[in-house]
Amino acid sequence: MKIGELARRSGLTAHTIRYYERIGLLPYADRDRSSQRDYDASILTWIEFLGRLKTTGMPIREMLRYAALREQGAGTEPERRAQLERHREQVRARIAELNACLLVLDTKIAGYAGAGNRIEDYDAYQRSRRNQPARTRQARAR
Amino acid sequence: MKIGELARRSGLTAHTIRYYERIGLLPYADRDRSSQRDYDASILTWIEFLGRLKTTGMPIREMLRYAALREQGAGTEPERRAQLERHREQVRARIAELNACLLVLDTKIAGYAGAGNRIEDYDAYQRSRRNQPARTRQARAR
DNA sequence: CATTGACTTAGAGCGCACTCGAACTCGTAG
DNA sequence: CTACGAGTTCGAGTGCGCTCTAAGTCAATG
Repeated sequence: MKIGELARRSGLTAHTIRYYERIGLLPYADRDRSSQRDYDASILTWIEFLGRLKTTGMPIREMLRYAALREQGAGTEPERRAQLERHREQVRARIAELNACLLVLDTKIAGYAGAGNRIEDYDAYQRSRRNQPARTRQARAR
Repeated sequence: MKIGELARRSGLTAHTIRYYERIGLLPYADRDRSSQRDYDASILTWIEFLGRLKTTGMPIREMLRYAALREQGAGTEPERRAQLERHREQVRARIAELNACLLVLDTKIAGYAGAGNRIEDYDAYQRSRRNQPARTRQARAR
């Protein structure tokens, strides 16, 4: 598969795929006789996993560490596992932090709901249930 | 209180506080007779709330919208509430997304944990070895 | 009176993660 | 043969959110 198709299938742009290869996040791809990258479908699995790491806030320099260990292959499994475990803890902490903020947000909104009832009555209120934000990326809460 | 103390108490740097004032995230502070900012303790509540918004991923331009409504004061409550409700939905979506990634991470880690379990990383490794001498840093050519 | 240290401003610089432009080469369709 | 579209490289540009520098002012202390 060529870069255009990989772009379509991975959700990255061709520019970003080349950028990732340049910095070492994606392995150097085979070129066909006219120097065009030719990808194996298996790269999609790796790109998808990189996407998870990115979604969970792992900076590129850490992904590079992981990618380098993966390239090295044999013997690096314990270190890769350790890195993922550290990252998992960070993600858990982040979720906890977000949940805490959610409570504050709820309180604040409840405060406005009371004030709104006094001043403006409630008419814009229902909109919050129907008026979902336009699709951003993937899963939706609740 | 002067900017240094506010910095200490808020966790921001004096630089950041001035920056926030410049862009309108913090109200223009009163100056004493030698042009130094003099803060009321109440600003801490606002800074703390801004911190929550930031922690939950609200971009500055949206905080500015909220801050502007707040400056306007009376009558803007329904809009402020609506904005917070939209934001709350995004935070919930983000948490859901992180939780989904957490499952993937758990699975991956479990794969590493099992003795002699190399799963799909092994295949990917074989593939990259088969390819060119994958230069992990800058790829040049020509 | 000199020094210290906290403050002031305008504006430049930085780290991150892309994102895009320019100029070029190929392979194929008409 | 020519045009087109998809690819190639190098390197510059972008948007975000700070972060820092330079040059100067000011009040209090030794």
